Amino acid sequence: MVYVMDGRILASDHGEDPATTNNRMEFTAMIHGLEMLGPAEEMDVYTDSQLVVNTLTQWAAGWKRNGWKRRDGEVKNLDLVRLAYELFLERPNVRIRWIKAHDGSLWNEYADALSTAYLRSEV
Amino acid sequence: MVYVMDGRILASDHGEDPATTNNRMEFTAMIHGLEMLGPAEEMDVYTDSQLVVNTLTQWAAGWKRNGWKRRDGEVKNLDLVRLAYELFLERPNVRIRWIKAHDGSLWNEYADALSTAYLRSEV
RNA sequence: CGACACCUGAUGAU
DNA sequence: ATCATCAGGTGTCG
Repeated sequence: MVYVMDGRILASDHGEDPATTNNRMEFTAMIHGLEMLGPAEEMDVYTDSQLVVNTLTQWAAGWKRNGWKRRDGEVKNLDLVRLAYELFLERPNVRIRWIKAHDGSLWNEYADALSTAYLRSEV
Repeated sequence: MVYVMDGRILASDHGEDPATTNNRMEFTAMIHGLEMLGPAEEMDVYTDSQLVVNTLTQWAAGWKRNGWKRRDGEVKNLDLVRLAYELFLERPNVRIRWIKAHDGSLWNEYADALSTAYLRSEV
């Protein structure tokens, strides 16, 4: 996860935690990112997890309407999903964006590419 | 690749071919090695490619059963994989063994270590 | 069926 | 130190 505001990289989560699942990690990173922000802040938040992007921008609305149930069973990681969605709703100026996963060793160039992408899309 | 029989090194492929991928090279070397052998010959064949070892001793059986498909798409280098596997099946007394890659400059000592290892494991 | 990510292991090249 | 080429497994959704 990378936090971008005004074209600058604010912070990035790049930690590794073998004690939890990858998807819980992605949601947790997103939650931390959203929590850093005030409710009116304008911010792009990039994640490489399609699961997180789709959950927040498409699926969560339907799940909430439905009593937090999926078509085929229950929603996994529901605690994190609900929390992330709440935080997301409270911050209407946040844009969640997906970006292809970086290669760990090229982190600097990756971050650079991100802020460039940000500037391009915002100008 | 190194061919060992009765504790003696018979031959070794140590060529380099930049026009093909490393993995195709490993398979090709293995095929050449198997082709030198009769169907009943007892032989150790060492390769430094874990890909080749696993393919022949574990994965190919499942792929064949499955119509030569992997879980996620198709099998790469399928031509070489199938050929090598056929040759391997026809030679039940061949043992495919993995050995850590040699340092090119230590080839003699490497071959020596191999035949020593062979003698040890066979006595 | 499709997509994305994460983990592990191995080799090759400069 | 960084590039590419290979595999198997798990977490998740439509």
